[in-house]
Order: sequence, then C-alpha cells, then structure tokens
Amino acid sequence: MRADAKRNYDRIVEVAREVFREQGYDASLDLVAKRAGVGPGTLYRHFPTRENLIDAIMQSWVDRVDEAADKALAQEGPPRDLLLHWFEEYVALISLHKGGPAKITSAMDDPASPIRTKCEVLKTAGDRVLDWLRAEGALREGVEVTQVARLVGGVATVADQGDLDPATVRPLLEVVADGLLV
Amino acid sequence: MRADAKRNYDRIVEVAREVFREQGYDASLDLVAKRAGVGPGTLYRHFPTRENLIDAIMQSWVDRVDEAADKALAQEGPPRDLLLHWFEEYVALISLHKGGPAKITSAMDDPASPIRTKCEVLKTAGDRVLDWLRAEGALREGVEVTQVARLVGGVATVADQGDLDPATVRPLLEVVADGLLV
DNA sequence: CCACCATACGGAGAGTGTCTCCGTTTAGCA
DNA sequence: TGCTAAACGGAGACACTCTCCGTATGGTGG
Repeated sequence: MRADAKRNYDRIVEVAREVFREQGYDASLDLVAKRAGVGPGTLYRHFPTRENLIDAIMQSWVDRVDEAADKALAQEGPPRDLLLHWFEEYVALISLHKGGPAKITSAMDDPASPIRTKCEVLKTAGDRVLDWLRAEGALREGVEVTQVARLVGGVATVADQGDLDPATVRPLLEVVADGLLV
Repeated sequence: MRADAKRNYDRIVEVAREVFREQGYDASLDLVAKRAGVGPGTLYRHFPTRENLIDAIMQSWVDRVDEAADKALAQEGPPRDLLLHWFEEYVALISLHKGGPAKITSAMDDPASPIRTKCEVLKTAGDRVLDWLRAEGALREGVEVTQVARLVGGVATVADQGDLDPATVRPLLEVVADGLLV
C-alpha cells in the first residue's frame, strides 16, 4: 500500500469513528469523505460498503471485549457477580456507538457479514467465561455461547435504541443471568 | 373527512402493509404512493412521516396481542407454560413485519413516538398476564411489565434481525421466563 | 537524479428516494 | 346548479449512494 493511500485510509477511519459517534451508523458517507478531505471515490475504493468501514472502526473495541473477559475471570467472587460484571462490560463496549449492538448482534447470525471475524472474537471471549462457570457447576445444562450472545445482545440493542441508563439495564441483565445459572 | 380522502387513506394503508411485508419498513414511500395510485403529495399529507404510516398499519395486530393475552390466561397449566406461551405469541405477532420488533420495542421508551398508543395496549395486555402470575405467587419480587417488554422485545429483535426460527428462539424465551419466575 | 508507470486520487454525474409547493380538480352543501 | 373548502398529484429541489475515468503522484530501476 502506497504511503498516501495508507494516510487516507487511516484518516477516513478516524473521521468515520467521530461522525458515526455523532450521527449514528447511517450517517452520510459523502460527509465522512468530505470531512476527511478526500473524494467519495477514495472512500469507496478503500471501503466498498458501509459495513467494511464499520468493520475497521470496530476492531479496537473488539479487542477490549477480549480483555474484559480475562479481567472478569481474574476476579474473586460468586459466579453470578462474575457473570453480571462481564455482561455489563460487554454491553458498555458494544454500545460505544449508536446502533452498534444491533449491528454486532445481527451479524452473529450472518455468515456473510464482513464483521463476522469480530463476532468470532466476541464468541471465544464469551466461551472462556462460560467454560469457567461450567467448571464451577454454576451453569445450567445445554447453554450455548450463541444463546448468551443473543440474549445479552438483545438487551444491549433495546438499551441502545431506548437510551436506557446502566441502572435500568442492570435488572434486565440480572434476569438473564438468573435464567442461565442453576 | 371527505369520501375521496378516506378512500385514498385506506388504500394507502392497505398497499403499504403489502409493500412493507415484501421489502421491509424502509421501502420507498413513493413506490407505495405509485402502487396505491396516488401522488406522493397525497401520501405525505395523510402520513407526514414514515412512522405515522407504520402506526396505522400496526393497529390491527396490536389488537391481536390483546386477544393473545386473554387466550393465554384462559388456558390451564403451570405458570411457566402460560408465560412461555404468551411470549411466543407476542414475539410472533410483533415480528409480522421485518423490523417490527425493533420499532415497537424502542418506541416503548420514547414518549414522543407516534406509535406510543400501540405500546400502551401491549403493556396493559402484559400487565394482565403478570398480575395473574403474581396472584399465583409465581413471579419474582419487583418485576415490572416494562422490563418484561424490554427483555422479550430484545429477543424478538434479535430473532427478527437474524431470521431465527421459532425452535431457536424458544430456549431464549425459556431463559427469560426462568429469570422472571420464582 | 530522473523518467516512467502502476497505484491512487477526486469530482462530475447517474440513479434513487424524500418531501414540498402549488396549480388543478372535486365532493358536498346551500 | 353553482360555489368553496378540501383534497389531489406531479414537477422539482434537495440529499445520499456509488461509479467512472481523466489526472496526479509515490516509488523504483536505470
């Protein structure tokens, strides 16, 4: 990749992150191009679809979900607290951008989605948490990580779309946790 | 309302229901107008925003949710079965159109939404079910109908966006039910 | 150091959808 | 039947997406 190309690529991602945070994931891509000081052609060459651009943006905080799982596992305490703590981190992270939860959660079931790789990272992070709970004998039979991702993703989606604050979301996550644990 | 106005109003709703079922809630409104045999101006006079049109479409199946609650209550059986049965009906009904669950569920938290009245009907239906469960002593302390609507709405949203079949959704609803019941 | 060319740029513009304005038509009443 | 308020509908302004292609430039071999 030529130096000027990389410069533009990085700048577009940076500007897109900002614009999407301001206006949501359906903001105008021409606006992103304009603010980044490039033509629309340049933007669309680097990112043929909106999804591709979102994918690039998400990379950084998918990594943080991975860390959050480790952090949750490092803590002492009863399984329910651990699970809830992880749920809250997860929701907070995928809600960093308006529309993010819906995007991530629906991509989980779409093998063709460009952000699929991100979902895989989220799933393996979730699996580490579930494995630990299983080892503790705290988890009900037959619980799959996909189910958990859908449940928590659903709560996050609702919270995002309704602008709910963490205190309102907490009891919802508690219901999910109680439904999952023995 | 003049007779020709009413004729057009009804025809637009009818056509919109069909078009939205085919193409989802983001279908072109000009197309709806064209198929209904009216000018765009006529459509936008009757329904200034897309939401207003959706509101009109939803009226009929909100009524059916109301009936479903009564039907669920009329059944014999343990509280868990009753709750699950109602959940499944609820999900099926608000999923009649692609994008419906997200629309309905996010409108629940938006006092300014044009489809707010519909949400109220859903909530009172839900309250009848919860009241019965409470009377049976089957419900946990402090559960609010809004919470239940959010949880089930979240599951429905995920199911809708991921095109999940009822057999896949069922275990998710079971988790929610188990988290709500004593 | 320079010339070359593959690589990248960027903007004009086609296609599509939203929504409004306003001249024309018509229902319903006196 | 004639009048008027209500309703119609389509032309068109504006916005967004995405492509095509002429122009510019970075990087490298001579």
